[in-house]
Amino acid sequence: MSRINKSQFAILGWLSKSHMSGYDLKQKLSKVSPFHWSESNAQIYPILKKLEEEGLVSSKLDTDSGARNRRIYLITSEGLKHLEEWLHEPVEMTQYREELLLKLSLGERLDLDETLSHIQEHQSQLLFQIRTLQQIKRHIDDEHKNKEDHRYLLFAHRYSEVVLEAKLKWCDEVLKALRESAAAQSLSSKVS
Amino acid sequence: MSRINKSQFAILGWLSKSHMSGYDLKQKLSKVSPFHWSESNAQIYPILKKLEEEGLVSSKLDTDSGARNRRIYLITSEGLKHLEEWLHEPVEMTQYREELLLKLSLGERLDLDETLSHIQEHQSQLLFQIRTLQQIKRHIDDEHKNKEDHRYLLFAHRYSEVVLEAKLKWCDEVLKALRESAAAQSLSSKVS
DNA sequence: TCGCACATGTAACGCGTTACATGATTAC
DNA sequence: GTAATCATGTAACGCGTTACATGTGCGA
Repeated sequence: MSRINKSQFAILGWLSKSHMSGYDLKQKLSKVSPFHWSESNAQIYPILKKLEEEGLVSSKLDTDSGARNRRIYLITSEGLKHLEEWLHEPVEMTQYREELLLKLSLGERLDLDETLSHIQEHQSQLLFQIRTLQQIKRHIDDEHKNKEDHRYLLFAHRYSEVVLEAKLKWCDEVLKALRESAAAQSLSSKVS
Repeated sequence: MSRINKSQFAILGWLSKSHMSGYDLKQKLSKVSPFHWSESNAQIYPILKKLEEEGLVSSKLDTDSGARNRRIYLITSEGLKHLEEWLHEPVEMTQYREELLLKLSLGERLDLDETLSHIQEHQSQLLFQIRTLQQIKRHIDDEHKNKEDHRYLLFAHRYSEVVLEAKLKWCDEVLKALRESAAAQSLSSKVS
């Protein structure tokens, strides 16, 4: 199971909620789950093609919205079945690779200032993400209110929120500890 | 920068602390950072080979410890320079792919029971990780006390801890909400 | 007419995993 | 003797990113 492509399920999943184009899928993912699931064009278009070959989705050229070359995808009953089989499977735990922690673990090879600025930069990024999270919340409420998936999208959103808050708490903790030791060091160097 | 291999820095990083074998590197990573950075044999051995070709590490067969075919790697001054250049670079933010959230966002296509059990299973995994984290703490204290990197390894450890705690908090929150709605549903079905 | 958003793709590449393969040493 | 741990690797494969490529429609 671990070697099967999960991007396809992100795609089938959204198509199970509503028919849309490759472009729409990209937009949707970046508006709803940029921090826990996004896809590039180089993934989306070939996967849609493959899914259609396998009969899991079908497509038609969009005639309504101008003469743009827009292809709308629909999930088939086969596709729905495929999606649901995967939904029943146990969830695999994510393997993380945290570059920040890799660098931090080598803190003894960096000036305290540089370590501090790595963490500060990380903190700013997290604060930016918190703000983005508010936009995501707004999007979910605007576009999914009264839909069956509303509460589930909010649960996923909440996940990112609690994790981000925890990481920010950690930044505060570590920055405080490092600054205190910096202060102690500069104090002792003045005395000596 | 984003296309350069970061596994090499995990390897160079540990070699900057102490000379060791490929096997040792694997052990070290799995004992110290299984949740934020680990490598497979299929990564470690070819990378060590490449690093040696580039003159960033050197190696010698270990003659001391029995007749085992054990190759010990040392970082060179070139390697140290390479490592430090990377340490100065800004930290890149991790892109996550959380399968749990992908499935949860499709909660409308699952029975409540199944959604609950996915989250419960996740919760058990997290609790298991919390216990592993205690072993990691012990390892860090045992093996790195009085070393320069002790505090930095503890910072990294603390990161995993606060994040895990946050995720567990989220599990509680979501399980509670889902169970309440399940109870309300079964109540109303009894009434009707 | 200029720039932006819309819209769809492909080529190249390397990273990382899975599975496989081999053999020595130690402890029971 | 046999199982576990120590120890080092390779082959195959596909996933995901980066960069590139192309063209349309619309509003300022």
